[in-house]
Amino acid sequence: MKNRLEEFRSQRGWTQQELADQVEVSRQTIISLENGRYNPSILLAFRLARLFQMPIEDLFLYSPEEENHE
Amino acid sequence: MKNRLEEFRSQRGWTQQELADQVEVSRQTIISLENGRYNPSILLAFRLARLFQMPIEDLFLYSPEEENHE
DNA sequence: ATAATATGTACAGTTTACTTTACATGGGAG
DNA sequence: CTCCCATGTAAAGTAAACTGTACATATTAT
Repeated sequence: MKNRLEEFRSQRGWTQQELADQVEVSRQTIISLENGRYNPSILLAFRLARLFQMPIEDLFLYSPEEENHE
Repeated sequence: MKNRLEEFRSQRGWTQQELADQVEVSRQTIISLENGRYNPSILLAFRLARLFQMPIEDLFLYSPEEENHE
């Protein structure tokens, strides 16, 4: 799933470590999210959306077509 | 995390199995979500929100106070 | 040059979401 | 009463999210 994490983080002048600290995950987790290695848990998604003050849907861009796992 | 799954499901007259089929998970998963055994993945949350035609935030009720894992 | 900072990769380990199967219970409908 | 259906629990297994550590590289500052 695509996301706009890096965009909003650097918009605010934050490092990956600073973002990680604010939502209480490791720096590795932020890197993996930004680089699309995996999707956040819903709890982390809520924390990030809250931090950036926007709905989850604005931060994480869901598209059903990406979900073809037959 | 609290959610309103059962409420919206029975509002529509659906069984757990019918809901499970529509979002392509097992019935066990729906039971576990409804009974608060665990939280959905963000992908499943998106699928459910889409099905019920509402934002994730309306279906799954996040409260930071529940998250005290020090 | 070298020291510090920011980003990235790799890998092994833990936790949790989700599956499958099997079985229990309670409420209608015949 | 018995059959069916919806809901629930339990347990073992897999997949994916997340952690910690260690190392590489590029940029900037001293």
